[in-house]
Amino acid sequence: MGTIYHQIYDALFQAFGPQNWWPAESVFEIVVGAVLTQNTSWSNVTKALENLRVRDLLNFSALSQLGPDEIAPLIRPSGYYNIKARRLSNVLNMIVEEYDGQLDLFLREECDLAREKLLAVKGVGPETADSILLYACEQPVFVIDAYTHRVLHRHNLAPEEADYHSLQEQFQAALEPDVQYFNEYHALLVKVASQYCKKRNPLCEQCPLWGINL
DNA sequence: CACCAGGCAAGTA
DNA sequence: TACTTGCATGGT
Repeated sequence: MGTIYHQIYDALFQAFGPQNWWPAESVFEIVVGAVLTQNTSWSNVTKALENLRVRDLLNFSALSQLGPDEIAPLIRPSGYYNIKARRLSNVLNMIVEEYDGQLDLFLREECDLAREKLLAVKGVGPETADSILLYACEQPVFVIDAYTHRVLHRHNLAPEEADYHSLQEQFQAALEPDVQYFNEYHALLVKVASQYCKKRNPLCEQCPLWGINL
């Protein structure tokens, strides 16, 4: 199918190649990273993840033993550390309560139900939930973020005021559900936008998407 | 120095 | 319902 969404993917993949997301050594690390990266650059998140890793806390059994007050100082470099410690705790508690503390059970949960459980956690919104569903649970869910919205708007494929669900439906209606494809697509959008579609210093004419639908 | 980053929830009117 | 504000560190 040669929709403009495939065309964008092809242009990005040709320009940047595989992005190898999610950058993590374990599924648990993906879940933690998904919360820590909320409105935060990934370079800051890696520092926080490293703090946990060197203390052997980057696994469910260890981290779920800690309370927010103990987690907070460890994740300081990721910013918003008090609220993120609480949010992380909320996610771990949900898995304790709903899945007997077994991450594997949650990972195998039916997609729509898993999404509901995630969204019911205070501190987990649609992007965090969908990032976990795609990159940890390996469900074919298209992740929308601020970058994605900016790129679509830049190419006249979405209005400024479009909401999360409408943008997600746009992709999912145009593309076959495919975990690896959605994985790469989201990563490529982050790559191109963070490099060429910044708020302050956009480099539109050097962007590999330059000219598409303009 | 100001501005931004792979959001989300709570407060206000 | 529709806006606005708080959360916070680290890089440019």
